[in-house]
Order: sequence, then C-alpha cells, then structure tokens
Amino acid sequence: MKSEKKQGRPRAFDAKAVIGQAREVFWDRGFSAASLDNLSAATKLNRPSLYGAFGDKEDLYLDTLEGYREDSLVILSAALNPALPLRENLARIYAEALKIYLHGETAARGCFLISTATAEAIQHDRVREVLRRSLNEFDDAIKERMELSVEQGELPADTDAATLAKLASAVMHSLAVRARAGDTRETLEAIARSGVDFVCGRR
Amino acid sequence: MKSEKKQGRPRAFDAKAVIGQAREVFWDRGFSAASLDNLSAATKLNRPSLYGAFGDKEDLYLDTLEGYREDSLVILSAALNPALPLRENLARIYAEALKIYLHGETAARGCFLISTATAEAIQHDRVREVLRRSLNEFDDAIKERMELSVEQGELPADTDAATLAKLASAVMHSLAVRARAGDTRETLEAIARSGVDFVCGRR
DNA sequence: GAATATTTGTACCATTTCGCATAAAATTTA
DNA sequence: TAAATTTTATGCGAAATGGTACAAATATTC
Repeated sequence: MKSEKKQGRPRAFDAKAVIGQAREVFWDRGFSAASLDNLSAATKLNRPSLYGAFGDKEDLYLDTLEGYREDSLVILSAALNPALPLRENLARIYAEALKIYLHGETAARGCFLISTATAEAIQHDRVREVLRRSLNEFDDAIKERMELSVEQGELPADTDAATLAKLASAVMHSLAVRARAGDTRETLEAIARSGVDFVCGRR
Repeated sequence: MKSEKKQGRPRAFDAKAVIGQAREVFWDRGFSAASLDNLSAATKLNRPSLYGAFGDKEDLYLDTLEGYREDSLVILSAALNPALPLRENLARIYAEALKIYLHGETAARGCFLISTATAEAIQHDRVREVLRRSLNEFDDAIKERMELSVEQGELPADTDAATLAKLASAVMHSLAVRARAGDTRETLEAIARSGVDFVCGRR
C-alpha cells in the first residue's frame, strides 16, 4: 500500500508553510480582524485555493492554532531535558517563551494562543477547546518533569507537582500577556528570574 | 461658574450604563467581531446616537476598557484592606477575580482586558496602552500593600515588593486565561489557594 | 413664543466581507 | 494522445459592515 503520486494537477504550495504564513497574519491581527484578503496576500494563495485546501477561515485558524501548539510542545519538551536541574529547565522555558513573545514587526506579539484564541473562545467552541487542551498539555509536560524531581529529591517529597506545574505555567501566561502589553524585555526577564526562584525555592 | 443645564434636547440615556452594556458585547465577542448592530441592539441606541456620544467603534471600546480598569481598581483596593493579613488580601483578590471571570451566558468570560484587549494590542496602539497601564496599576496597588507588610514584619525585610506583586498578579493573569479556556471553578480555586501559599509562604 | 442647540430616527452609501461558480491549467492514467 | 482528475485564476454576488446626511423631535435661552 505504498503512496502513489496523486493524480491531477499538483499543488504549487506546501501546506505546512502556508499555515505558518497564515499564523503570522492571525498573530498580528487576531482571528476576526484578519481578512481572507490578508491571508491570501500573505500566503500568495487565492481564496479558492485556500478554501480547497483548508476549508473556511475558522478551519484555517484552527490549523494555525494546532501548529502552534505542536511547535510549542516540542520547544517545551526540549527545555525540560531531565539531565538538567529543574531550576535550569524552568529558566530555559521562560527564555524560550520570551524569545517567541518578544518577536514582532511593530510590537512584541506575545503568545499566539493566549493573545488571539482567548478573544474568540466564547463564540467559537472549537477555539476554546484547542486553547484548553493546549494549556493542559503544557501543564502536564511540566508536571511530569516535576514528578521526576520529587522522586530524585530535587523537590520536597510532599510537593504537589500538578499544582506547582500550574503555577510555573502561570508565570509564563503572565509573561505572554505582559509582552503583548508592551512591557520591556528587562521587566519580563526579571519576572522570569523571580518566577524560577519562587517555584524552585530561593537558593 | 456653576454647571447650568445644557441646552438642547436632553439625552434619553445614561452614558455610564450604555458603556456597561457595550462592554458586555465586547466581552463576549471581542472588539473586531462586535458589530455596531450588536452594540446598537444591546444599548438600544441607534448608530448616530452612539457615534455622537462616544465616537467610532474604537473610541467606544476604549471607553469600556477604561471603565473596566476603574471598576477593577476599586474592587482590588477594597480587597487590599490593610487591616487584614496580606494572605487574606490575596485570597480576596483571587476570589473577587474568579467571581468576575466565571460569570457568563454561554461560557465563563475571563478577564475583559486580557481576553479582548490582547487581541487588538498590536494593531491598535491606544488599546495596547490601556492594557499596559491597567496591568501596571494593578501591580502597583498590590506592591503598595506588600510594602506595608514588609514594614510591619509580615513579610521578610529583604522582600522585593515590586517583583512579588508582579508574581501575585501573574497568578491572576493565569486565572483569567484559564477561566476563558473553560477550566472548572474547582481547578481555578485550587490554583488560587496555592498561589496565596506561594506568594505569602506556606504556613 | 421665537430662536437656538442638541439628540434621535430613518434611510442611505460606499466598502469590505466571505464564499463560490466557472473555466483554464497542469498533471496522471489509460 | 485522449480522458480523467485535481489545482489555480478570474470574477462575481449577496450580505454585512462602519459610518453619515438629513430632517424631525425636544429641550433651553432670549
């Protein structure tokens, strides 16, 4: 059952790349304010091609959210390398997050999920669902690393890893919001440093 | 120089009330997805009246943001009553926040500022400015209460009140996002409890 | 009561919006 | 090379959008 070449005219674009370009548009403008013309221009695909490949605007937006979730989880997992101290893991998570949040043409864009999906979460159940699932997955990844720390005595034996992980995430959520609000890199890095201290204990 | 009654046909509406009704619309739909028809229906004002009294859609939205900022600051200040222990202050802040965040017709609406202003913050500088200013004011209010705690020995003398206040706010930011994402009240209350412990120290 | 000032309601306009119909183009299979 | 299949490009269209012109309505001031 090997995959033969699909018959018919071949696509002149790479779906993953297009989703990435669409993400940039949504990231800057939000879902509702992003028009199909904006998306068409950024992806260099005309509307019928976008429709044929991805469905309507909401479908395409959901694809960009899923892509961001996956990318983020890869970065998070790498930062959580258990060979490193938990303190270092957290510092890396926040550093990687800030690298993403502080990037942007006109202003720092913050977290794609938090900055754009929250706005739509009430009216679009599927968006709220992706948002909820993503936040939970991030929490879980951190929780598992913390459970390891508890086993290894790096964290106190009575630590509630699940709750502590949610607090570690909370710092990241705050960085996301503050970055989009225009806080300086210095301010955000200071919050990240103290966040590490408070989650892992001051040394 | 006393204020005489303004001449001309009097307004048949209360501006504050209208801004409150408009806020509900923006809260559920976000700025971009809220149409003037939605706003007109919710406020029972036709478009020319809205325009005459508040300016264009962005002006009206900024009014709703300012109103929310003011309301929130009042609630925050009340919760920060210095006659109570800091621990109790924080618990009240989170409880008041959750009261607001978990309210909603179809789904919990989260924080009006974080859920709707972040999406527009890149394209609309004035929105980003209100968002930034609001977050800073909340931080400052908490910081001042914490400085008092340091003076009174409730917090260690070497406490960095400004940073600790930002961490306390971070927990609130996370509650805001998670509420809008659909987390349960129980989950959020657990985060709030552990947030108090981590900021004030476990007892 | 007349003049003035402001608000309100109706209707409208130009633009933008999303989405699709249709046909041309490009590729595989027969 | 012809048929079949899928993608691309042009262009259309119905609906919704933000915003406004204009006149009627309602108050104050003179």
